[in-house]
Amino acid sequence: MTDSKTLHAAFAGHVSAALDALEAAGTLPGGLNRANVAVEPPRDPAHGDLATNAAMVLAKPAGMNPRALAEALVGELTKIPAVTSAEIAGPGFINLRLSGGAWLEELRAIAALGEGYGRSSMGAGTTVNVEYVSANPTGPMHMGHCRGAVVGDALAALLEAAGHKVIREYYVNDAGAQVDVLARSAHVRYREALGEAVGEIPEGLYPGDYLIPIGQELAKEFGDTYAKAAEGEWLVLFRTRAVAAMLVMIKADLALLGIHHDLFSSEAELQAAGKPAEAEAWLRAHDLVYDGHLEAPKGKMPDDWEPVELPLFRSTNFGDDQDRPIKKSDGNWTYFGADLAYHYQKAQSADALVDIWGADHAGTVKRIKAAVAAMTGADGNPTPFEVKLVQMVQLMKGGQPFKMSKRAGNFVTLADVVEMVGKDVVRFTMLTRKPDAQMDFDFDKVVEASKDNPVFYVQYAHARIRSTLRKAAGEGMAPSGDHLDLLGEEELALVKLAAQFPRLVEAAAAAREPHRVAFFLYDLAGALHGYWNLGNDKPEKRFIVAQDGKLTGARLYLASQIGQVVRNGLALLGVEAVEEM
RNA sequence: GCGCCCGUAGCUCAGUUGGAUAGAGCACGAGACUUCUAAUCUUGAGGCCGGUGGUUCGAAUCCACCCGGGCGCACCA
Repeated sequence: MTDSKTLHAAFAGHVSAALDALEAAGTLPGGLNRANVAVEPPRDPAHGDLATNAAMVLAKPAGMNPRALAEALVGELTKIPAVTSAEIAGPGFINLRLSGGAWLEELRAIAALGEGYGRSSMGAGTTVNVEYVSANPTGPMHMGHCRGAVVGDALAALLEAAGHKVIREYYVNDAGAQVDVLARSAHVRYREALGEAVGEIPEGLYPGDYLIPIGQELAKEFGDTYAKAAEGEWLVLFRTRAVAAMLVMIKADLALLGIHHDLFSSEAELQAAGKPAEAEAWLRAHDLVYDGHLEAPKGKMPDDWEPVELPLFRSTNFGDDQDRPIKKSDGNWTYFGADLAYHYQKAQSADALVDIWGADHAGTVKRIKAAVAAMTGADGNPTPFEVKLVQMVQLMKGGQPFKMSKRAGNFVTLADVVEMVGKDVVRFTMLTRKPDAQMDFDFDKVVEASKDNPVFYVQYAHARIRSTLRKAAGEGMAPSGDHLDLLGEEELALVKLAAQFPRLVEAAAAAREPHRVAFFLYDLAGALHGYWNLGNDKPEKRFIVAQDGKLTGARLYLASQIGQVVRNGLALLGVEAVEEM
């Protein structure tokens, strides 16, 4: 076995090599699809250390009896030095037991790889563009944005760890009607700053206090030049200033969560550069856009609805329910019209695209997937594109649903929540749940019960390890890999769990499911706490055994590597690995 | 009416992409602090995996239909 190769990677290779050998010997037909062959720990540890389903998966296409194939495979697998036994179980599982030494080597691999343990070359350096947050630049971040922000950020880190290049992108919707509303709202605050009694903020404008400083800055810069001027004289100027100010605010909010994007793309700039028009021309040339009549709405029917002719994209060709307009009747681009050009642009600099959206936009997934498939697939090789929906977060206060509205100004800002409970709690809470299920976020509960929060459980495991290492150092003892053979079954159980980390990272990245990392860390922390408490009753089970320097050195080595894995996992989630609590 | 998501212990949720006897936390019962940090651990009880069919060696997982909850269904964003 090579020195710093992880056990997980090594055994995937071993099984593959064993199958090669069977093919070479003519036992197994060549060219079988091995994609479903798995090598993983069995759910019940009593079955062994590793199990493979290879015989069951391949038996049918090979036209063989699973049992017979398993026998042949066992013959190959027992040749591997680290394997102490290989047994056929159930319908054709092969259960492998590994020597303790093989697992102890994994500890050395962790030590050798350090922060790199868990990183993988699976992505082969291909570039993935992850677009997330993309909140409208009309106010501060609120809790409704939070889940997508955290999930997107963790996913970006995960993909990077799995060997992809990652572009973290934020699409700034600075071209629609909502930013005109923002500009008008800023104008009211501007007049207010000049001393005018503006009273209540008019219906339909953003009433939030966060625009007051914008008004003051505008007043300072422009005096009363635009106080009485017609809207046409100041709208673009105020819009530009207000959007810029909102982005500063949003970036600051995101920074509180430790989120930093690589790229902010402006919808207005995209339009100014003529990208949607280029896209339309191309689509028309390929008969994917035509002038046609929009179908009547399927849900509640507005009173003033009337059929109009608009340029429509043939999204029904790609599975959508109806064709979608790319321009409005006033000649402006629809959101979709700009968005398809935007996605085409993203696809130029990435091998794959991932969008993180809120579930309230689920209705538009089909059309944008259709657009990407159409525009990037002309050569028969469409850019892989996934939209990951994060379901709604129901905000609760005192057990009651809490409605937010930016219009009404009664939203809960992300900054407030982070200040209340901390970045790590917010991030971990959002990540200990698969994103496609709805969740409640109850402030009272999160604040008052924060000690029960799983994030502290994981952080505590790390803090315990670090404090033990500090104490040992104070007594002149250090981790040592010289006598790892002194470690017993209880220690090996810990190693076996930690050794799952590399394949977990790959699986989570492939599935785009960062929450798996959070649950793994919770399990690992539980195992560490359980092991630790053995030492409550039996001092000889503690990490530090004063009379036995060799054993202590080995256990400290174990502790140190477990700590490394916890740290690496927390880093993926953007949660701090604390030194003490 | 249509589309997407969800339904697993009393509650909040996992379940390694179809694997072996379905698991955690909270709450409830019983225990462990003179400690390397008890923000911890050990242990008990708790299940029609929403329902019914189907696919196969094998289903909580895939398919169909139903039931229940959420989101969406304008040229908004």
